[in-house]
Amino acid sequence: MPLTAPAMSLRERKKIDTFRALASTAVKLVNERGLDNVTVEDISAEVGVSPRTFFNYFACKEDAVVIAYPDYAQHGEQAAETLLAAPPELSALEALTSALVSHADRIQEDREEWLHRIAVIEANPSLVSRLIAIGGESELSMLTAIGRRTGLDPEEDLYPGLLFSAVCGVFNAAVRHWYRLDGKQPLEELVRAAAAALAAGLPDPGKN
Amino acid sequence: MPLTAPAMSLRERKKIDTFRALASTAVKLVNERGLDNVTVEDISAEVGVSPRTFFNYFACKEDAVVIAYPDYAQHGEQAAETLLAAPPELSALEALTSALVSHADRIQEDREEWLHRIAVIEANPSLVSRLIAIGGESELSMLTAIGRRTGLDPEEDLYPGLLFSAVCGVFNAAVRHWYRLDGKQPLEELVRAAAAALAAGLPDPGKN
DNA sequence: CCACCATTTTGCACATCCTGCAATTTTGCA
DNA sequence: TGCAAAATTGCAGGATGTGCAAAATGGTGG
Repeated sequence: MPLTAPAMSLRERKKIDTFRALASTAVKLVNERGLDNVTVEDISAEVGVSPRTFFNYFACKEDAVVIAYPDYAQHGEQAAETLLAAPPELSALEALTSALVSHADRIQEDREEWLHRIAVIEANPSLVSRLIAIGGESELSMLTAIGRRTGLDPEEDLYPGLLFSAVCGVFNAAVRHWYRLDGKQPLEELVRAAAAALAAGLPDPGKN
Repeated sequence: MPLTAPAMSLRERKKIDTFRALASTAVKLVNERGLDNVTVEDISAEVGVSPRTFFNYFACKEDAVVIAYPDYAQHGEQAAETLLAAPPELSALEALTSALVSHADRIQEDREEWLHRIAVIEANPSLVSRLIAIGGESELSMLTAIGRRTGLDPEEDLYPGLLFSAVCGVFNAAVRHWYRLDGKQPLEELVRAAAAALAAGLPDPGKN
């Protein structure tokens, strides 16, 4: 368990364990039977907690499949910090790209689990929505950060939202392609390639 | 009712009317009370149909807010056709942009309703997910069309998915910005501007 | 080891969501 | 009018999700 820091009370460790157990069990069961044939009761029973406890950790069944770690809520702010910490000579797109790359690294670290998770998501499209919703929660901090770097007000100017949406889309495409390649090509490479194509204005590859 | 063609049986017209009534009532009520304080029963009662009938039209409450027209399912294929029909000298990005613009026109036609709908969606972020999911249903036909234009297999090559995701994100950003401007600037202009920025590689505006 | 407080888990009640099925009503057409 | 297709409806029932209060458990100090 690379996530459980040593200086942690038993209580907190148990909480994290329960979270991870619920999340991975959800992925496992949904992978075996399909989303509709798995109930919250099934997942809870497999982990050994009451269904009520499940809802103390996740707002809905889908979240258990989609949310990998208990600290997911902070990911947005972490990415925003990464963005602001990038060398000032980089353009906003370049800085954002570097933030994406470190995000990719974290996914790569839990390669197996993520490949599994993406498989389940691809097989159950309704989960995509949930995933987007989660990502959307980090939107505010990201837009603020982009606004700071570019000196533009995200409320007033089209550019920050434009950049963010485009980059999210590109990252998403890279991850899905990574999955289609069974994770054999490093996600970082794919993300870099995708970002490079974006920076080049998505030129028609046939016109080369 | 601009959508009800004259050569249509009473049956079909009533179906469309019911659909539109449910959709617009859903938007209205959710706008007034918030998503959580509106039940399917409320919406059905206001329209004058049974709750069971509601579910004959929509898979879930959210869909009634998000899906504007009964033929939404065909939009993906229509867009794909538009894409293939675009002049062959255009790049894939340019062709896709022109498809987006005609999509923008359709939204512009029902300006009021859409502004209302977007307001509700912005106020209830969980709806965004649903919206994305709907858009995702058109993904396959779009990817196929992009693959045809570029001569690339969407399964094998990163580019088609990349282009599609980026363009969707950009369109999304343009629509939201349109909403923030109260629809005062033509959506078409915003979409064109956004697509132009994308084609230019999203250069940092500060570096001008 | 015990006692005490904070946190977590749990059971229970309850509203809502959503589906399948069979009965009923409505529409289209001859 | 009368028949066939299609739409609406009620009902039964499983599943989701929330609030609340009781019970179990971890942390801490005596």
